[in-house]
Parts: sequence; C-alpha cells; structure tokens
Amino acid sequence: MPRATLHQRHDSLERALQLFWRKGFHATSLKDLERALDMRPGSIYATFGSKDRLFQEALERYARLALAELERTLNAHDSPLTGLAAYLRRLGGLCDQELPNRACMLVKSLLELGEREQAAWRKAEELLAGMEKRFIDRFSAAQQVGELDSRLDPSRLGRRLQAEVIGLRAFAQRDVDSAVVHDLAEDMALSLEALRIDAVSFSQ
Amino acid sequence: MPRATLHQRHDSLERALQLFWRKGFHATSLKDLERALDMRPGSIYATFGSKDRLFQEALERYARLALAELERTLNAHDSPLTGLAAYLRRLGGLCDQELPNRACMLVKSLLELGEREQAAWRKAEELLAGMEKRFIDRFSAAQQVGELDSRLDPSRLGRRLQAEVIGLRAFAQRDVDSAVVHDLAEDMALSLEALRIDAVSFSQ
DNA sequence: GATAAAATTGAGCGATCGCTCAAATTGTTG
DNA sequence: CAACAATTTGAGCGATCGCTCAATTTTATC
Repeated sequence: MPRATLHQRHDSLERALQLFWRKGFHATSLKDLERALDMRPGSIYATFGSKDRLFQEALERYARLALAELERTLNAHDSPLTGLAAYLRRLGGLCDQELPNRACMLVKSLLELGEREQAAWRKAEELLAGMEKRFIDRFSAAQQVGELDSRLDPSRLGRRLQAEVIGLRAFAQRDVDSAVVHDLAEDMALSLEALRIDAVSFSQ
Repeated sequence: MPRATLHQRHDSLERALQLFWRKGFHATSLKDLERALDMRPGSIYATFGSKDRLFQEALERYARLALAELERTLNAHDSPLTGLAAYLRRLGGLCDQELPNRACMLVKSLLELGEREQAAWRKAEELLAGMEKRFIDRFSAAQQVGELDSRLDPSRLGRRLQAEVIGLRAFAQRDVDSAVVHDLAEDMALSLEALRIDAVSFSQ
C-alpha cells in the first residue's frame, strides 16, 4: 500500500511545515513534532532522517506551495504588471487569513539560521533566489509586451519587488490593524502599477 | 567605584547585544554568553536577572543606538525627505560594514520570538513602533516645510518606509553582492525623493 | 590590618535537548 | 497459520539547556 504511506508522509510533512513556520527551527522541539505528527521519535527518524533534514523538506514544500500560489495569481491576469500588483494586494489580506505566521517562512529561516545550520540556510537562500527569478521574469515579460519602459532593469525591479514583499510580510508580523496592512499592500501595488508605460501618473 | 562598575555593565551589555544580534535568542546559549562576557553564570544572573531580561536590555540598547544613528543622519540634512533618503542610502552600505548581522535585530526578534517569550516580543514591537513614529514625524515635517503633497498620509508613508527598510535589510541578509544591495537602496531612495513636490519626475 | 559588605565563582541541579536501538507490532507472503 | 520483512514503539542515552547558591574572593570603611 504505497499510496497510503505516501499520503501519510505528505500529511506529516504538512504538519511539520505548519509547526516550523509558526515557531521557527530552534523553538520547535522533537517533542512538539512527535505531538503534531502523532509519531514516535523512531518513526520520525526512519522517515525523515533528522530534525534538520525534516526542516529542509518543510522549507522545500513551503516554497513549492508559495510559488504555485504566485503562479496562480500571475496566470489570472494577462498583464504581467497587473499580475504582480494583484499578488501584492493578495498579501494585503495576510492578517485576515489564519496562517501559522504572517512572515515568509523562507525569510524567517534566513534570519534565524546560522552557520550551524548551513545546509538549511543555503536551502532557504536558494528557494528565495527562485522566487526572485520569477519576479524578474515577469518584469522582462512586461517589457516584451510593451507595458514597461525597456530602459529599466528587470533584475533591479524584481529584487525591489522581493524586498517589498519581504518588508510587507515582516511588517504584518507586527501588532497592527488588518487595515494598515491592506493600505500598505495597496500603496506598494499602486507604485508597481505606476511603472506601466501608458499609465496616468499619480503621486501615490 | 560605581563608574567602573557601570562601564563594565555597559561593556557586557554591548557584548551580549552583538551575540544576540548575530545568533538570535534561542541559538545563543548561556555558555556563549559566559564566554563573550567573560563572566560566570552567577555574575550574569546577579547583574541581569535572566537570559530573557538580558535579551530585553540588549534590544533596548540596540534600538537606542539605531534611533541615535537615524537621528544623526536626519539632522545632517535640512530637508526631511533628503534626510530619509540619505538614511536609505546609508543602509545600502550594509554589506560593506562588519556587523553582527545585516538584518535589523528588532525584526529578527519579531520573527523569531513566540508566545513563550511574550515580554521580549512586546519590547521589540514597542521599539519598532518608536522607529515608525520617527519616520511619520519626518513626513509630517516634510509637509509643513512644503516639500510633500499635503494630501498624502504621513502615517501611510512612514509605515511604507519602515516596510522598505525592513525589506532592504532582510534582503541584504541573502547571499548577494554588495552592489546589488547598494542598487536596491538607491532605487528605494529615488522613489522616496520622487515624492518631493517640486521634483522633476523620472520613472526610476 | 581587621571587619563587614559586595561581588564573583563554579560545581552541579533538574529539565529538556536531539537522537538511538532492542523489542514489539504490523503487514506481506506462501 | 507460519514465517519473514517492514514498520513502529518508547525507554532512555549522553549532551546541553537555563539557572542556583554555598563558598570564595574582592572591595570599601575605619
């Protein structure tokens, strides 16, 4: 019955992801994981190898899901710039959803992990680079479609957007009203849309 | 000899700050602190109470120094907007300095700490609110000086700037070239200066 | 230099950490 | 059902965690 086994593995990984995302790597103990996965230490180690490797698998799953959602939002809009703006506005609803954490798990890991957890740190860095690449691609596409000044640098715009997303989500982790986060996301989205080549330019 | 004692306390706190900033709260053990402060556990507890309270004192010291540096940069410029832009450009040099960490310690703490460290979490939140307030004040000042459209909301601009700073510094924690961070900061600074009411508007 | 007060020491506490492995259980065959 | 393989169990390992406190050393005062 490999189906059931695989399903169980996915389910366990999802639970581990939720826990790691919420509490971070260091604050999540194996006792916590045993409880969340309803598995005894031996099974956890037989299935995932170590706490470190389980965390890395959780990171990969997180990034895969996050990238898929980004893709879904982008594909829902013909215009690349509109798609990216829609992604920002979607993040504006962070406080309304029930998530383990409003901040990006990759960023949490990037900031929390040190040299002792080098492998996991590199994984987070690599996955963030993948997100950045996706942003850059969209800005390049926007240029090819003619909605973005061809003299602008898609790489700089992509990294700027990633920094905005990181900032928005980390800011949302603060003790602030949901409306404030919505407004912040809206302001970011408007700035992005102001790049549209034929757009009427407003100050904000 | 209260002078020497106080000086020693400041020095110890500074060392603790460096360590906590670099490694985070959970990854910093008391053994690490004993080594860094050259103090035995008893002395540490007699002086600072607990690991948690020592961390909170380090947070406060960090915020005080960070606010002082912000103030210094702002005061070096007559124009509020120019001062804020200069602060962003200053952060662009993050990778060139030798710091315990490129990310803001308050943000690292905000993302790392959970309900078990509620007091420290609230401290970080409170100190971040102080930084936000300072940004908002400057945007208000910019309006009063007449270099910023009075219809814009200083609170939204201040929070947006804080999100940018958070994003810039967290992004700088990635494995990227120094030049990339400089460019990112420059782009953010240009966007901010583009708010100037009499500025000639460029796309980037 | 004697004495009291203050500060520092460091062995070691109980708890928890990540993790192992012999034993028990479960699942798969003929 | 017997026999074997695959999986899970959970007691408990050595290490480390944050922290305490009796003993010691240092400092301040006369």
